[in-house]
Amino acid sequence: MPASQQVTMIQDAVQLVKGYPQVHLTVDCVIFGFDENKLKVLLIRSDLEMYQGKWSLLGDVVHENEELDAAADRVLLERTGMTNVYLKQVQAFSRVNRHPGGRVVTVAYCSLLNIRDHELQITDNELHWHTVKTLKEMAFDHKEILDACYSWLQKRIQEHPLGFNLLPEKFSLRELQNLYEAILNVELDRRNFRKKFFSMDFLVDTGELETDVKHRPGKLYQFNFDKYEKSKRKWIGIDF
Amino acid sequence: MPASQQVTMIQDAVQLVKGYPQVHLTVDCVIFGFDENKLKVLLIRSDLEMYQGKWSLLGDVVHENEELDAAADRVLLERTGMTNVYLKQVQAFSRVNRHPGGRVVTVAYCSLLNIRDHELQITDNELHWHTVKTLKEMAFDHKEILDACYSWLQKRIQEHPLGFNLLPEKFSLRELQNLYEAILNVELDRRNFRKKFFSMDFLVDTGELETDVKHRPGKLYQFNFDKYEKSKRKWIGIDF
DNA sequence: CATTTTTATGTAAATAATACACATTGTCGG
DNA sequence: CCGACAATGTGTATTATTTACATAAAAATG
Repeated sequence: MPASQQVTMIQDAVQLVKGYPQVHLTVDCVIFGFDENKLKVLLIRSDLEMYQGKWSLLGDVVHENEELDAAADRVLLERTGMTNVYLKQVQAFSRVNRHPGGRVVTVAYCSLLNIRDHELQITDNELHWHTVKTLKEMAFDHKEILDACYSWLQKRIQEHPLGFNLLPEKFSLRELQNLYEAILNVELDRRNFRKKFFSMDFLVDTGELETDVKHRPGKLYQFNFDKYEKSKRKWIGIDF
Repeated sequence: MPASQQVTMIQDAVQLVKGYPQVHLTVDCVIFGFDENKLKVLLIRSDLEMYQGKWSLLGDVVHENEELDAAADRVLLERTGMTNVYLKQVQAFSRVNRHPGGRVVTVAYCSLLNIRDHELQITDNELHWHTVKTLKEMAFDHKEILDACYSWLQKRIQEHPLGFNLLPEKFSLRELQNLYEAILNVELDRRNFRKKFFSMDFLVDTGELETDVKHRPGKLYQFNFDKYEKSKRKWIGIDF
């Protein structure tokens, strides 16, 4: 195909797209943490006077030549100074009046990080951790987004080893169980829980013990992500 | 709060949003069907000269005051004349150069419909069913989107009763098994498959038998969606 | 009416989930 | 130092689920 024809085609495409309507696009990050045996979420005060006093997810507009994943990464970096944080797209929210300033479509991302190992440096807009369970009202449709991400997390944590992102690198089985119990909002049998995780065979005994605990310390384990990746099985099982 | 102050706040919000960059937003529908024991997908010829000859998903721009779900519904209606079709948001795709005409972010929807009961009326742009398995190149990043939706379907069909949307209202167990085998790309034991579905207890024996089949006809069943909705259990089981 | 094809059902073995009990190891207070 | 306490760590019997496999019954075909 001659280059001139190709140029024409691109021009045609550009012309076509120019006629499309446009919307404002943002990302919102639901950043979960785990502390004091409770699931936490990182929020700021809304900067909109309209929502004064209300808490808001960490979000920002998507830049002109930026992918959604990159935008979410950027929000995380700008707000927490952190990089290499677990981050996954969850869902787009598009209610027409979800933003009082006009049509803004947002894509929600779910993120998990370990509160202990990542002390917050930046605390603009009263950035801090909130207990998910007791959160009521929020700015915009952010409660709805949070709920969706929480449901996503509850489902995801049962099928994938992402809960470990919320714990220190080395953790006791009690901590792990507390995490699952808090997120799934259930009580689990300690013995069966241990059996389950040991049978998966992805936990590595570090040889170390808990410290600063005022009873018999438990062993500390690490999750072997490499081994998990290698032995990821394609399980077929119909169940609903 | 006085009304005047509220107006000011909205004006502020509007002013703020006006400063945001904008993008073109579309939806793309991956419409699956099942026929001749193969998973099919509904495609059209791309209307972009650039992708001449390539197949494209059914998509359209999101209108100014339209939610994403509504846009996807509209695309489905306009292209197939059908309404009340299973439709779920899957994922947003935002590669900066995914569209040759400029920045276009798209949200993919996955849709399931029964080919037999819904003869295509509109066949603009060579709209017709393609076998998923043998599809190679497609326009834009549509192959990537299709693959994502196919993976989504494979996972979803094991956990939720959505496969029935691809079958006639009344179906034989053999048809149901063929569906699962085709989508999951596995062979399943017929006896265990039946046992599994009967033990779930959502299949209703219609008392009718298959017709137009040149061997012993099988019983026809219906899926009891109501009963399923009522007894949806919250299962807790960690497994990865 | 015998042959073929497919539906339909049952059962034993292996595996996984659940319920439950006791010994062990450290902390703490006297 | 020692006993009470609290949490860790392990084992086993029961039940439910999954897997593997074989044979009978019903309709279609010639």
